[in-house]
Amino acid sequence: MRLEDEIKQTSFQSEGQKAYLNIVFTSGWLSLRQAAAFRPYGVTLPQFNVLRILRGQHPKPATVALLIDRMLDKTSNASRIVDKLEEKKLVTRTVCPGNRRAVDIRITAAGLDLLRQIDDSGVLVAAQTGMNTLSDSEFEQLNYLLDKIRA
Amino acid sequence: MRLEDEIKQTSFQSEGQKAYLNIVFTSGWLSLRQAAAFRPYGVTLPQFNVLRILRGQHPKPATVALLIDRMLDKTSNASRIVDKLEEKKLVTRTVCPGNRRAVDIRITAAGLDLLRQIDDSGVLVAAQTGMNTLSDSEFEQLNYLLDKIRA
DNA sequence: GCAAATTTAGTGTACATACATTAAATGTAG
DNA sequence: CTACATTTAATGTATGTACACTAAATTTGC
Repeated sequence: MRLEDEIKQTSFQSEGQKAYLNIVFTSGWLSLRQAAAFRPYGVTLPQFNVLRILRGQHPKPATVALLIDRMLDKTSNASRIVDKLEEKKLVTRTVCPGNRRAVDIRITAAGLDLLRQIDDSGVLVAAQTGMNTLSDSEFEQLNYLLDKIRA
Repeated sequence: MRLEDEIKQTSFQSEGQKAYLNIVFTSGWLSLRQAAAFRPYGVTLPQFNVLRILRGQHPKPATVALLIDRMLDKTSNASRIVDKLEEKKLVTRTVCPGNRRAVDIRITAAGLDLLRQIDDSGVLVAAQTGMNTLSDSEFEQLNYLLDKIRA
């Protein structure tokens, strides 16, 4: 759907201004769909993303610093997302023996199980409705343009 | 900067998956810069956006429903954003005489003044660093692709 | 070996987001 | 005209985001 119709604005200062609004709006649009997909599984999108990073490390532990490094949203509070996952017994936290400032975070069997369930459900694929409307070369073009904005 | 380097991930399931991450990441990247620009003026980005909508209506009032309709983030809580603006005396709220369920929201002289200051400062232009790295035709292409995702 | 700097995680506070619920005013059907 | 439905805004609660600050462990320079 055209941005103009989504936000009922008919004129923009420039194509760049319109593109800015379009990026932010589309990001929100996609995130809403993703979040809705995870809700039945009792985890939020940031929580899911942290779990995925931990699965990628498994069976090695991750530190908070590593999570931040890998996360999309660098300024989000990784500690508090790990808090929620720990409450749900999806991860464990232990002081790192080699460096007692750091904390070893590991995904539990229950965490791995939950991710497997989500993978099997096809929920992720469905959540990415919209991410199959472009051809591969269009996606490449989109990635090129977005990278260029952040040059 | 390439997404791969930003989030230290070297492989992606598909170009579509990578594009999804790229949209969300770029949106956050842009929003951070915008928010930093407004901070000296004591308003947040959502507050600024509401003020702009109110200026567009001025001297007619807007209702909460109208704000939601025009806002990028439809699910955000317009009432509470208006709360903050009212505390800062940048807007007024009065019960709509014609429909006592609705509330007339108007930007104050102080609100208009603040927007003028922000306009004059060039902060907005500076905040859109990155939104001048593409040509107009590239921006058009980007808008086309984003609209197509939400088809 | 010790003092100062740095690294690492966690906490506090303000704001925003997501979604369910409430409550009042208005509209509508009989 | 009354009962029920709808509209409109606000509120409650949980979560996340942004950024400053704290506190502990470690590293570095002398």
